[in-house]
Amino acid sequence: MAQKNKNDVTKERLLNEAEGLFAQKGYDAVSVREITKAANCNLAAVNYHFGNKQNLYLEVFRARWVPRAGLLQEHFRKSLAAQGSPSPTAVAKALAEAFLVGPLSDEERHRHHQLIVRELGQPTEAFELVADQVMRPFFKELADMLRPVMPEGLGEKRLMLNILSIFGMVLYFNFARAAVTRIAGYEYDTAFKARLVEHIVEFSLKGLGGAEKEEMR
Amino acid sequence: MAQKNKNDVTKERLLNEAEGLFAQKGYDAVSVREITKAANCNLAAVNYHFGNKQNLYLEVFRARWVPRAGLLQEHFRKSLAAQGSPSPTAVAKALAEAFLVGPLSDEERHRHHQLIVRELGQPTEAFELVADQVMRPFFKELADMLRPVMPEGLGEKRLMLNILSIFGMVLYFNFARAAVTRIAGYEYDTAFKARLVEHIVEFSLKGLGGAEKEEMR
DNA sequence: GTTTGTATCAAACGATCGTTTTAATGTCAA
DNA sequence: TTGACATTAAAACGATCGTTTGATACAAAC
Repeated sequence: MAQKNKNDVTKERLLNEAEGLFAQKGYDAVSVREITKAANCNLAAVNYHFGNKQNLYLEVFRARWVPRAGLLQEHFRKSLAAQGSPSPTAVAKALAEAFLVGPLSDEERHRHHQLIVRELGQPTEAFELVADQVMRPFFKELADMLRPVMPEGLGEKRLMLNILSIFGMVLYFNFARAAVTRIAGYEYDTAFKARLVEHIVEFSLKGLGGAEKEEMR
Repeated sequence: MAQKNKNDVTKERLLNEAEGLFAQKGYDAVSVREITKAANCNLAAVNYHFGNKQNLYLEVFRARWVPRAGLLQEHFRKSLAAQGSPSPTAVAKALAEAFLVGPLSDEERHRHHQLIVRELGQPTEAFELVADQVMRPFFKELADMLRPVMPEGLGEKRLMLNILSIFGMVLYFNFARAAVTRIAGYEYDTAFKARLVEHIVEFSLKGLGGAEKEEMR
């Protein structure tokens, strides 16, 4: 058991450092030597614990990304339940708040979104993992939640487009943080994040068709 | 002069192939050997014509990306002028149409957005180039255009957030094309792009505050 | 016809890549 | 104490990286 413990320490440090570096630089720009150096362990540790570099990358998603996505969904559900009925406004607000403020630290949230945006632009095996275990189930949950409270004319395709769009906004403002602050001259502080949540909710409401019905509720 | 001509042929092939590969795989995942092989020329050609790999990357932006962005802006301006007054609806529609359908081929548009999204997430010298020569001037132009026709209460910061958001949507649906089609099961065909333009316009109108005033015009 | 400058080529440079090997640890069960 | 097993360590593997070199081809200038 003491063995397992030591094992886990090195393995977890590797996962942590690997995730940070993969998120920051992308898979190809990070070397195994860089990861093991950051994790303060031997070069061969990656191949010993994970087989090879690619499997370490996948394990980052299995052991870090997916559980964290679970945390975010949990936060969203609780936040939504506290607001009462799942109106389009309430859903948009709970989503934006969970993913832009939510339970994660700034650094963790940045990691989270950097990793997934890289996969969106260039899907690998990790994307299939995330799509199966996180995205498709969660999107279905959201669609089931919104369908009854949306305008009648809105088809399934438009509904999915709207859900995808909210995530697009969230991803964009997290991922492109460095660029947005440089272009617009904003500080990415608490006040800005609050403004951003408000903005995304407002921006999404028209698409969700709930603006007229819900915003005065 | 005949020399210059031969020179240009190789140089341009290098720029074309380099752009495609950088867009598809990212800077670090593409080797100089890969580029020169695709361009059907000698390995040393990159260093001869561009000095080094990084400068070839920058030249891709200088010689390809920036001019293409000019094309897009031109298309946008003409399309907007044809619609008459620059109402929020007209601006959103012209923007979405220019960047999602517009004058570019599907492949060219994909390249264009892949390159810039990589820079948004991890800005390099190329981002400064694009920010100075393309983004800041164009965003200013849009802000000046929209300011008079927006609701009075809307401040400069909200105005910029809305402009940034429209581009976020456009970038997202171009960049994450592969992922969106896998998740939502869409074909990325002409019909889908038309639906996407409509969707983005609709989605943006609430943010632009022009929905109530303009959509029946 | 010789010189000059441009472009391309094969070949090689040292550095770094992911991975493997082999030996040296430390820990627990027998 | 001994043997089995899990983990770490140093060193080396071949492959590939970006870049440089020196030779060659060829058109224009003198």
